[in-house]
Amino acid sequence: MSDTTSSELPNAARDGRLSYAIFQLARAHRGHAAAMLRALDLHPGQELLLMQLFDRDGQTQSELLERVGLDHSTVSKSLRRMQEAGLVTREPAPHDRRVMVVSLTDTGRALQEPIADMWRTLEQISVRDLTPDQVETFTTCAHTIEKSVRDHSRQAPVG
Amino acid sequence: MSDTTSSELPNAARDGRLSYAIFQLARAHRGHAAAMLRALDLHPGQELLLMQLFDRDGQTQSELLERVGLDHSTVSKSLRRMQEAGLVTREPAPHDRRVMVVSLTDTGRALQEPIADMWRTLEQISVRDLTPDQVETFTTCAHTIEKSVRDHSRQAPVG
DNA sequence: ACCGATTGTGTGGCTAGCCAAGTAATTGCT
DNA sequence: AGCAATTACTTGGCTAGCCACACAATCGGT
Repeated sequence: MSDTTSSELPNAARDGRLSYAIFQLARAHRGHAAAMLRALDLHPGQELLLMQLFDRDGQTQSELLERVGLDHSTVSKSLRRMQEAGLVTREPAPHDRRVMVVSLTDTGRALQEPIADMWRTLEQISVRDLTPDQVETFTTCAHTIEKSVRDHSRQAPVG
Repeated sequence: MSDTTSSELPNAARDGRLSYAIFQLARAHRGHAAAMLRALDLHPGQELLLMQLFDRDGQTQSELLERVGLDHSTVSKSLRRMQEAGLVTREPAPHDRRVMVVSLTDTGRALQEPIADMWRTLEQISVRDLTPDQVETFTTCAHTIEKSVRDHSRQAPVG
């Protein structure tokens, strides 16, 4: 009884099987990622910002938000909380006092391997029942779909 | 300038290409869905509850939350707002006064076709650059991955 | 019949995420 | 040089979503 539900395609999504599948998959996937992040005392989304800083420390808030693709207010608040948690520092840039330069603390940098491990674990779980070919195809299609959606959003803001 | 960014795989996700692709795809996909839902004066998530009610009106809150797979508090609050918006009614069941029976109003039911249209539109956009074979494979794999993740979450709550 | 366990909801508190409006610093145009 | 426009960020306000706690009604065992 009740295997955490899932499936059971609603009739209204009958002509949107692929889209609905993305929806359901994303929820399960994100849910499991959230659980693993909680073990690192991170909230979902924070790891994305940290990962950008792992690749290049000392980025400005604008650079970060463009790379992660979130709203500037979301990034602003998230970084404040991450600063309060001792993961990053935020200091105004000397040459332009509007700009906030975000840098990792040692505590923040220490999360680099744990976060990489989380992705590896998540990946292992995800591909468990897929063939290498399926993994390749799925990933390629995911990028294709993402591009289609983004392109469409840019051109026709609503639908 | 700035094509809403995307891509640029962070190093920490280098061994999690598929998982990271799911992440990015989900965000773009959900973002576009949210925009279309706003045109219907709906907030993301509310359409899922409505869709369950389209299939079977008069469900209890517990039935709904099991089907959509969200936390009961989320459903409780969401339904209250939907009631205030005039989309549903909530009345205690006569035989068990703990239970709340949720029913569609005419306003709520009127959204059935618009929501089905939204899924059709989202689907058209998503599959635009895929072959029918790719659509089939992708959807199947999505379900497979979802199942793997859910199974793993049940067995090993954290990691 | 009673009293503990279970079930169905509600509430408070937190973060993520969006939009809209506001502020401060820099740029740019005249 | 001065003032408007742009840029970088902050704040407020809203919903989604989770967890933890609280509460009422029902169920169950004795």
